[in-house]
Amino acid sequence: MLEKTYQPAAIEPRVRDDWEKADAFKAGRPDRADAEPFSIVIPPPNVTGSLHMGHALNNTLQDILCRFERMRGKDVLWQPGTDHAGIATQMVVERQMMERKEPGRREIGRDAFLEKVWAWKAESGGTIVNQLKRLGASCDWSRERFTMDEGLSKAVVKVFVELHNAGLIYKDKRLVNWDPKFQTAISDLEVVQVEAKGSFVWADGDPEKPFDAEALAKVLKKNPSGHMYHFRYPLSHDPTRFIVVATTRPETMLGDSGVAVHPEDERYKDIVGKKVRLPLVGREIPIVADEYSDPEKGTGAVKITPAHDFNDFEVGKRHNLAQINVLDAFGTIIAGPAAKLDAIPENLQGVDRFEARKMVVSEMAALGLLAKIEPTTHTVPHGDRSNVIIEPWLTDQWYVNAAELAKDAIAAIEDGRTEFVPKNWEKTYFEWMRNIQPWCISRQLWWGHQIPAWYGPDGKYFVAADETEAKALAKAHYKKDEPLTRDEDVLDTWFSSGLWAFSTLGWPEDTPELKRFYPTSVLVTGFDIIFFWIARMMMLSLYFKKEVPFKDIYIHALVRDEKGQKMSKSKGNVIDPLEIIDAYGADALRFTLARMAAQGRDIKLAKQTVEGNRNFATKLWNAARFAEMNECVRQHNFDPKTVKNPLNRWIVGETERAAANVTAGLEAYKFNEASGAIYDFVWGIFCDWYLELIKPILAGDDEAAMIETRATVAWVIDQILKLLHPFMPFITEELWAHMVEHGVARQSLLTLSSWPQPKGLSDPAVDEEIGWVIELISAIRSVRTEMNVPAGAKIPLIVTGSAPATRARVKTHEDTIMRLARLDDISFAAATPKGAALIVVEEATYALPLEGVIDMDAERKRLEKEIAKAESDKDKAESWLANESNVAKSPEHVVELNRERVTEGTEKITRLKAALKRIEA
RNA sequence: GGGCGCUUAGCUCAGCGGUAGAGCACUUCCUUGACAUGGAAGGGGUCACAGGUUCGAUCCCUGUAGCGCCCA
Repeated sequence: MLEKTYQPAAIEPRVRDDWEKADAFKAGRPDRADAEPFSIVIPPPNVTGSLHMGHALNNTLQDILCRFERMRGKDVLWQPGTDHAGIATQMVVERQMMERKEPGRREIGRDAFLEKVWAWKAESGGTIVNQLKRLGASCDWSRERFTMDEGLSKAVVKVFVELHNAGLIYKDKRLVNWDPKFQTAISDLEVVQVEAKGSFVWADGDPEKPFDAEALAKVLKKNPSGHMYHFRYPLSHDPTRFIVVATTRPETMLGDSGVAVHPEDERYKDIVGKKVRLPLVGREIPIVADEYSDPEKGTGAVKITPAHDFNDFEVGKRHNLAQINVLDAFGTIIAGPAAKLDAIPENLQGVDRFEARKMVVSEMAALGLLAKIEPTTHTVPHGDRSNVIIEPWLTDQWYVNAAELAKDAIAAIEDGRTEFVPKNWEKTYFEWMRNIQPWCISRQLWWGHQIPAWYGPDGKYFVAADETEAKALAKAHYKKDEPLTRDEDVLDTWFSSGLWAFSTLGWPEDTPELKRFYPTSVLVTGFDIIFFWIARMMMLSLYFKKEVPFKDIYIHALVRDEKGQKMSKSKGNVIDPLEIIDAYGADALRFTLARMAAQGRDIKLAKQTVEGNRNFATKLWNAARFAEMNECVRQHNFDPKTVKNPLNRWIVGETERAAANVTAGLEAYKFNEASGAIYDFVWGIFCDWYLELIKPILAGDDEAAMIETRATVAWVIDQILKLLHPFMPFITEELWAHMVEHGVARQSLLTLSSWPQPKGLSDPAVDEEIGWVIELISAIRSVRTEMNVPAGAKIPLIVTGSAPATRARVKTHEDTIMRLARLDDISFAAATPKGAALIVVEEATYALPLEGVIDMDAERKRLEKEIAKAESDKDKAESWLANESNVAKSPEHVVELNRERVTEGTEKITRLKAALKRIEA
């Protein structure tokens, strides 16, 4: 016997254990050798990560698809794994070392440090995998991969070498986003723009208000950004004349190598080609004409610092301006010989960038060259992990020619080899792909795939699969053995995750898995990694496999809190999926996410909603309990097509309709429709009506009907468990096992059973018949409440004006109607009795004699209201029909519908009016 | 500035050419033998606004307003 309430915490581990023991999720099961393959690669969570709501949604949707297709008989591979997350992991381990007061990574050296990272991974790297298991993810865990695995690393090296040899990977000196905290380059996508707005106002010229360096320092201590500083640069040929430039980063002026004005700007026409003398530094720099400077903005003149600004870099290139680097890797002003060469004032050398900012401003003010300071709103780039201000910095890095690889990746979406669902995301993809920049793939980290490039004594590099090959190349070049040193840098983590769709399947080996499961069926992910990951997988897969990595890309929403705010630790509005699982069960969480996963809208999640879906699980649990109490057990030869009783015939048809809706929803990635269909069926049809309608049969003495009904209930519950399994795997698997404790044994676990197939079970005549039963019961219940009949009171029903068919129906369903409408008798009469409440359903009138009880005034009002409603409906249909063009141009079924509304409405009004008349008589 | 999306019952959201739906909340009643994590019956919406297309628009088109996200 089932417990009275459903206890997810008690059953989930047990069910998970059953799946594991049966190897249920293993791809390539021998019994499915001839089955169609279905494959998904998991978006690899960061190995340092733990499950958040985004993962919960992402993996729930993948799991729904995998379980659905597995039950449809396919050979399913859901490929799991994690990525090594260069910066994040290195950060975690370094923090741990610091907490343990161990020597830092630079002190212990690269090899010792990497050993520590691997040790950390062995101990803590499995966290998220275990959390995914708690969610119920049906991955083939035996195939779990890690981007730093030997095989995947081999793939990385091969890709690097081949792309290099094809000229698609090269070394270049460009500006990168430099993270001074981690001392590495990061990608554009790892930079977040944070708005800064200052508050300090000052202008030269008011003797009452001298420049107050301390006040500025106080403001800048809170936020170093947010101000526009206007500097006067004296012209070389006439030091009494100045050109005023504005900047938000004063300290970069040390690296200025030009001033740009717009070529059309009349104010500056005479000085283009002349020079200014850079204050503090003394360097002479040219004034150039370039359209980059906006005459409308500020003074129309801009200082150009090619080594410290992306726009300036381009301007500098056009005018051949010097690239003067004034910062080191830590974001401090350079010192030593290089500083001397660039004439950096001594007092600024070695000073932190923000300290230097204040000093430069003060010194310019002291020289009378500071025109004004005004607060401004501008965005400042921050590292998404370090959270420090990023510096555009000039370095040597490795790049991928992404523009070239993007060509086919764009074409593959254009020609539909891969399709986005919903389709509009392809616009975002195209937008980025068509403007793609060279992809900087080197990172100044230790944790990651070390770049397979070796340098000779003269700095020439050799790219090869390993050191032996590199040595051979070097020997061929130098004509003798030369010592080589390997490039210290590692590759961007996304470089290896870009290979994920095929490297996890064994590439570069030509494995059976690769043949069978590539290209994968669908990628399920959030829009936030379209650029990071999807684009890169498309490019690299197409180049190396000559085939798209996946046929569909399903882009799902973001999970937000109940107010629509993005969940974040700093806001403190994070809902932890594991807490939700503890409180309501994994099934409730999954079902909630699925029901809210409508295409194109974010999910606002509230605990209350999860609670509602937990209640749904309880509802199902209790329906099963009811079945068990009534000995509704699975019958061997049960055929839903042969059931006789109208209620049973009706429910098998309804079941099939629900199955069709769930199937159609899942096939179209409409998770909300699929889950909504099964929810409505289970609660709204099966529990609310069918189980109630059959109670008289189960309690009655018609043995044959009882046997058939019990078997039908068992069959419908089996169908429900199947249809619900992809969404709520635990409770359904548990009930699947439990429901046969007294019946015919199962052939397999539910998760490996077969998906319901249509058999043509629905019958419009029986649907109409049961529809009538439901309508009649509902109508009687309504009147009872409105007439304040006590819920427990049983009253008689008298039927008048009924057609023979209706009388037959009343007889057939007498017990049911009496029970659900709480009647003690049903009789037929020629005329309705006095003092009764009257109900009109189709051609017949049903009287509830309530003499003495009934409030005639209330009854009159009730009938009048009903008449008014019926008349308004009829009038609408009539006036619609009166319009000739409506009738002429509308489809036949719409015209017919309105005609029916008129005839049925007319009849109903006649009967209701007759009822009213009786009361008044 | 460019792009994408949203605006439907008090709240959260479905629907998307043929007389508006769900869950939650609310009101009234019910511990009847699956379930009070429940049952029954209700109240509540000029589907943001303005034009247009159409026999017919919450749904399609255009514009306006407000909100959100992404990219510069």
